[in-house]
Amino acid sequence: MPQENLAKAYMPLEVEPRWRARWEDGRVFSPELPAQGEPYSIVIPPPNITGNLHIGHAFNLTLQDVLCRHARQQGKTVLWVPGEDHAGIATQNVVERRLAAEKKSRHDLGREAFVQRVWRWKEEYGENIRRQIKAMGASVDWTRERFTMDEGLSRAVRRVFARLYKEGLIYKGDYIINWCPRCHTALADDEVEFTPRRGKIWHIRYPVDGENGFVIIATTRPETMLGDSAVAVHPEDERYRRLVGKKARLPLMDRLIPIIADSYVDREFGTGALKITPSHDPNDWKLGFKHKLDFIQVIDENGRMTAAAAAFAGLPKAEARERVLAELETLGLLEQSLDYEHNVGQCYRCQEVIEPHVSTQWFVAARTLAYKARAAVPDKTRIHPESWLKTYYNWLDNIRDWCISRQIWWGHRIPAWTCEDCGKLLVEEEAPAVCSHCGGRRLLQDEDVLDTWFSSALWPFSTLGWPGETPELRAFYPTSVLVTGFDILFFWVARMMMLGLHFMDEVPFREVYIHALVRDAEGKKMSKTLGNVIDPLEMITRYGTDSLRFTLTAFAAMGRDIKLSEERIEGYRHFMNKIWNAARFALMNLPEEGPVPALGQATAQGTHHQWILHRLEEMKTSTAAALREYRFNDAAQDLYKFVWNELCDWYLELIKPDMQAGGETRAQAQGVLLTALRETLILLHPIIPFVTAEIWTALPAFAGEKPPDPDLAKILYPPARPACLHPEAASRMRLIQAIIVAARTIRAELNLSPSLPLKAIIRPENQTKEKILEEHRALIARLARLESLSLDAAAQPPRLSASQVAEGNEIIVLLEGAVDTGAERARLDKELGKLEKERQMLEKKLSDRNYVEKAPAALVERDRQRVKELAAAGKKLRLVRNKFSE
RNA sequence: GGGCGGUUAGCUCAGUGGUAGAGCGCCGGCCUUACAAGCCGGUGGCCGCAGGUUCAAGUCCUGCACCGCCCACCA
Repeated sequence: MPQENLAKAYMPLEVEPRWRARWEDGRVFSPELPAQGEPYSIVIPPPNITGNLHIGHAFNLTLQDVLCRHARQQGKTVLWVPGEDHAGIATQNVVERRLAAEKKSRHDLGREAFVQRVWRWKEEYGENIRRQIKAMGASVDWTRERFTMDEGLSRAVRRVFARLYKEGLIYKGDYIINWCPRCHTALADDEVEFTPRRGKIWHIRYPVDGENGFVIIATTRPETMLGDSAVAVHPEDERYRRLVGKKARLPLMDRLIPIIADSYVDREFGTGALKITPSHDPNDWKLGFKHKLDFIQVIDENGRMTAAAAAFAGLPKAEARERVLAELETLGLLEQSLDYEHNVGQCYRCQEVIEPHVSTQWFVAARTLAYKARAAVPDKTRIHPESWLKTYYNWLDNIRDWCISRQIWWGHRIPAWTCEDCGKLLVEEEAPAVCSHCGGRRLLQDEDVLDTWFSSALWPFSTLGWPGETPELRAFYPTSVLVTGFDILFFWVARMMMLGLHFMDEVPFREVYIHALVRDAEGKKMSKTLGNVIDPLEMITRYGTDSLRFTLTAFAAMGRDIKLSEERIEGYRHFMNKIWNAARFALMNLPEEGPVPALGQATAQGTHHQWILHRLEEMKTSTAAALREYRFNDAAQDLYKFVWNELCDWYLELIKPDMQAGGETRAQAQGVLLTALRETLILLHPIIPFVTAEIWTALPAFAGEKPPDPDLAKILYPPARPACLHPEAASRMRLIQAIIVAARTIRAELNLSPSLPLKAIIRPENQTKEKILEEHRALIARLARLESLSLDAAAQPPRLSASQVAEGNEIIVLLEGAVDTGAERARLDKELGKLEKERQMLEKKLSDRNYVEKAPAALVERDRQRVKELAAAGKKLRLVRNKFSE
């Protein structure tokens, strides 16, 4: 859709919808198999279906999209798989909250109806997520979208479960797990959040059997003492040594429990004596086995005291605590109670206090699987930035078996059946019709579902069609890179490594790029309750998708946090407009259809053309290198500077006279301009696809060229043009720029109106520079807004003139009109001060014999040269200044 | 308790041993026919503190202070 005119300002809301529609419906991003080019693949970290995408997703999507679009430019066959995660507990909780508003519970509906209800919810919110991924411009392949609970992935889950079970890597057993009494389910260790809470710690006297004395223990949870089966002290603790081997009489229960010694006990903490409750504390659980203690469960899964709690049976645990304390007080066994702040485990989904609870659960033998996952890094999978290596190793080295069963309804139901006739446990990929042991038909499926992360752990191969042997799996596994935040390095990345290696015998991704988390302007985590969320859709509406994407890309380097504020996005919107207007300028100066003379492999004549082409070559190399090394910020910021400070501020200004000149001069400028603009758009496109694609369609073709594809997303990266590398042109350009800036500075600092015509003389430093400056005399005059400019090595500055030295050349601006001589004298003094300061610094350095002898010779020579320059410049300026003092 | 970051301009942050950078802000001047979402010029830093290595340290090493994150969960 080439258009005659671009609007005066860039209007993203008018441009973006067209490209969105084209990119999501045209199957532009659906690779054909078998792959023509080198395969490149990414699987999306699937967003939860629980709500809206937040700015963190926008960031994550942007980086992946930059990589995918860039890979396509390199001619690779790119697959980016989109999808969503069913997010078991989180989603169930959301739907349950909705039901609660209708004064219903999931139990009112029953399992089947409830799950149906969640599916409906998923359909609604899944669409919401899709819309937002599309809004970001993400170049995913929608024909290959997956959901963690779709049929194919569910089959993969069952296959993995059944195989791991048969290999002995999944087992069922009693264990003390984290129990959420509200969600009524087990939680994995990393699903528990610890937050400091003010509470109390009580010192309680346990009478020593057969003596008058006591052993005093300290506890924050007195109600659990009803289930105590020992008291432990440190084996080298002199205070208690004589008590080890004796028994204590457990108050309230009148039970004799052994006093044991174990180096686990911290002598410094509390009283140095520890009550052991194997059924209600994870550490005591271990000691319980080690010392063959009794396991007495006194709190049930609803948080009530069991029959084992004798007189306290049936009480809620909080009430039991009160009663226990009251009775101890009465008995005179409560030594003291102290205020105490300690960490309390809470459910990461509902914030309920976690109860350590013994129950029968399913586990993955993670310790066995961790070995390969550890060994594969960094040789088979590289982690960027490398600083995360240690964290990754540390976690795998200390991994514990992974509790994967959850007592909720929304999720993959565990493929295990118990035969009611013979009691045998059957684990199968597909539901068995009869018991393989006794032929019985009464089979009862396990009620539990799997931890959400179990299916997520298979994502890199399950989304590609495993267990089928699909062309996708063949072409795209292992995936090229995983892009994710560090917050799920353990939840997700390490587990994908473990299961990917086990089932595919190959790592799930060649590289992992771990990016920062986006926080608000104060560095706080964005959360709905704090009300500090920045909604990506809102930003897109306000500033355009490209502005948001560019902002996020430019900030990608930051260590662990990005503090994002709306002003930054607004700031980068100006950049989009700048690009837009540069294009408008180009279109005004390019013929609508050819012939724009093609540049071909050659460079152009003229310093400014050679310079911009040289810089363009450098940008092509550096941008590709930056993206290859995941230096997103370098790519974005270098492009920003190039486009704004070089292409727009200088080059477009420099060719204005060429365009007016017409003829061959104009034609050549057109050729270079179109080349530079086209290739710059290609470099920018992975970061800001919309504005670049829109401009692309408006550009004319070169003479004799078959017009390029109108969709910039299909255009390849520009090949290097070695003939255009031209460092000498770049250095000539620096000289010209320095002279122009010097003239402008004089004008500005003397408060001379830009419209005031001025005359100037340049005293060139040497003949080489004289020649360059002479060649570009008209150009310099134009950009410095000089009425006339001459070169004269022997010129004597008249009394009323202002002067500045640039790269050794003195530019003298004649001040015939009324000029404030005081202001000029002040300006010169300031200038001289600067020169003098630098000269002194260098001379001090050069007078240091160590420096002269040990530093690289080139460096010393450079400094000496600079001192000479400074001295010459100072001399010239002083001459002028003295005239002003007369 | 273990580990990892951070501390650089008013703000947010880059910075690869060799004269300290960007964006935004601020000051002054401009509607100079691509862009006022703009142009030109300028101001602004004991690079957290103290040692050390080096001819040379914001950059490497040691210690300290403060801020933050992750892991562990000590009754």
